[in-house]
Amino acid sequence: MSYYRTHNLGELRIENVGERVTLSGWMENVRMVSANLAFVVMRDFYGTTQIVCETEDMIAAIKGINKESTIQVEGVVRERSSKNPKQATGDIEVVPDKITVLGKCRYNELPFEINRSREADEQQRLKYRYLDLRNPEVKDKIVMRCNVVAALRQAMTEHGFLEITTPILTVSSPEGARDYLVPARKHPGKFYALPQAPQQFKQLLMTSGFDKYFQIAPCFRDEDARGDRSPGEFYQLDMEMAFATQEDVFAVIEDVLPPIFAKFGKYDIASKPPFRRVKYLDALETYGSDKPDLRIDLTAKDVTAELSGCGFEPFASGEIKAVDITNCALTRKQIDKLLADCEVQAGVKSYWFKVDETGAIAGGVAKFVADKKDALSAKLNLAPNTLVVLSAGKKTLAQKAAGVAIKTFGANVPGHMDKERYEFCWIVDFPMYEIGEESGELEFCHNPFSMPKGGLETLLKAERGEIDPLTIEADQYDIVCNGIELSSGAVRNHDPEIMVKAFEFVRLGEEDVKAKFPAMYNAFCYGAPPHAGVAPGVDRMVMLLAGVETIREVIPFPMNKNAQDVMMDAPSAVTDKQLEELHIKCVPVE
RNA sequence: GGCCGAGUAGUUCAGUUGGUUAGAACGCCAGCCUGUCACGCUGGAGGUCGAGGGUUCGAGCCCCUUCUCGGUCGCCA
Repeated sequence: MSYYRTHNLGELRIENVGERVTLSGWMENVRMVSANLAFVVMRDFYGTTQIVCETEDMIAAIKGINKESTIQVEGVVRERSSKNPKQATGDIEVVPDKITVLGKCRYNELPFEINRSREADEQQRLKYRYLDLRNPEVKDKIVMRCNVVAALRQAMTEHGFLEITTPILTVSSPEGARDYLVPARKHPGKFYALPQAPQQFKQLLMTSGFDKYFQIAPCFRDEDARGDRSPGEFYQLDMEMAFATQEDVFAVIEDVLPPIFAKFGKYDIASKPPFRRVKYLDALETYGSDKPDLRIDLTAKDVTAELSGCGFEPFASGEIKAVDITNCALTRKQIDKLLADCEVQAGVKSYWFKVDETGAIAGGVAKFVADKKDALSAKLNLAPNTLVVLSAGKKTLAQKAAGVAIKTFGANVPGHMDKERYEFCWIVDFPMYEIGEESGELEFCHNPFSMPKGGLETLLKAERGEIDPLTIEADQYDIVCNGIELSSGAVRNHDPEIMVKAFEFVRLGEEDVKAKFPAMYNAFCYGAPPHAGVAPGVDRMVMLLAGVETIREVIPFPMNKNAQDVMMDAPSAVTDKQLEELHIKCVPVE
């Protein structure tokens, strides 16, 4: 028994009636019913318990205490004369004879009301995060995160993976996102970097002989925020397996994730293995996105051949994609509103027409396409009451606009989205190379660590001109759930010879590989196992499980959009002495 | 960095065509109330309308500048 309490505030039941108890917690609310009757609600991590004050002494004691102070109450458990079925402890109340303030709340007005903090201004919530977290609805998300992380650890451990921590202070990586840099006091002019991911370390662990590695790994990237991307730092379930193929990685993830999603998620249903696999280029063509939401039954179809000559100017060049949405009862105004939303997200305009009750094409661009109905009906479902959203232009833009339309209309037209479930899919067979937008030359499509399909032989064929380098695929994959990219992963390129050859296609040589990834290159020269891995984002998984819109809801102490911790006031200025020790000189910004 | 939206009481918001003393709810304070549980009732306090400039007889409202926050795009191998 603790000095502070005999019971927590969620556990007293009718069986405890008559017991003398000591309780500690926050004073959540006081209801003064009369001059000599007051109800006090106490709250702690476990729940709430009602205290009833019936004597002048006790009422006087309670009146002098601000809400949200922590108090200790000694008294006797009594059955309530009017029970509250909404409260776990609602059958009983505690009649106190001693009330002690443990931690005084000095303010009688708070920045927001604890139980309604989720309605408050987010900046205020972040500044007073310790008050926000007192709200059970807010706290529960963090509790769930803890439970999910524990379940992931347990599942990975049961699959034979070892959790190994890797350095936080490491070396700046030449590619990828912007690094967070840390000045090295003992090495003037040099910097550590916080890892963007433990990528190289986990591959070095494989080379060291550790067979299965995982880590709930903190990752740091100095890039701007999004709704599903917290700035600065985030966590990944990082894993890597030796002597493994893509199939071995998929098998582990398909075994580990669905039970955890079904158990902890807002929805009970999660994809059963094997997850659907969609080739990267097919995903772009069919779903207009490399992270499709498979809960939506809409797809894009190419209607370039049917409509390019219809006389509508925006359709005259490029490709035309159509999304047919059956049983659409949206009004013209609603359609315009959703298309406006699409335009903002896709960056290009979309067009529409409708098949009315009689089967005639009407509305939007109807006058240009009406006489193409027969041709279109070979590709599209043109049943009465079908809305068709069209996008046109450069292939990638038309695809993207179709993808945005699928997600927007799928979510807003009843009957096209089975929302209450978790739909996983693997996006596979990424191209190894692409033509860079800026350079106009061949570049790595994703990352240079992936093994090209077919290995050295494929690269040699491309070198001899027998195949186009752009057709080379990598053993690289993404895992997507409900339209959110959880992670990418790959079979790694563990062979220095293939690495050098792969780099030659982007006009780099052995010296460049050595310069960019010296440790890994050297290590691989001492005999490396084929290996593969993946790293699903923990924050995004918890976000999906909690069913919340912003990632900040599932991070204990999140930063705001501008990468500031407004509670701790980070980042902050430092003293001249600190700077001097670090050999840093600040110059005023213009 | 671009675009969009927001900023009014401690908090969440309303505020009409530019017109008297800027309102409501919750919270806070005081009083009343013997079974509340979002307790109720009565009363009260509480405002640099984000900041600066402009137009006007008159600006919360219109114009310009700027700051902050959010969303989105760029970015995120």
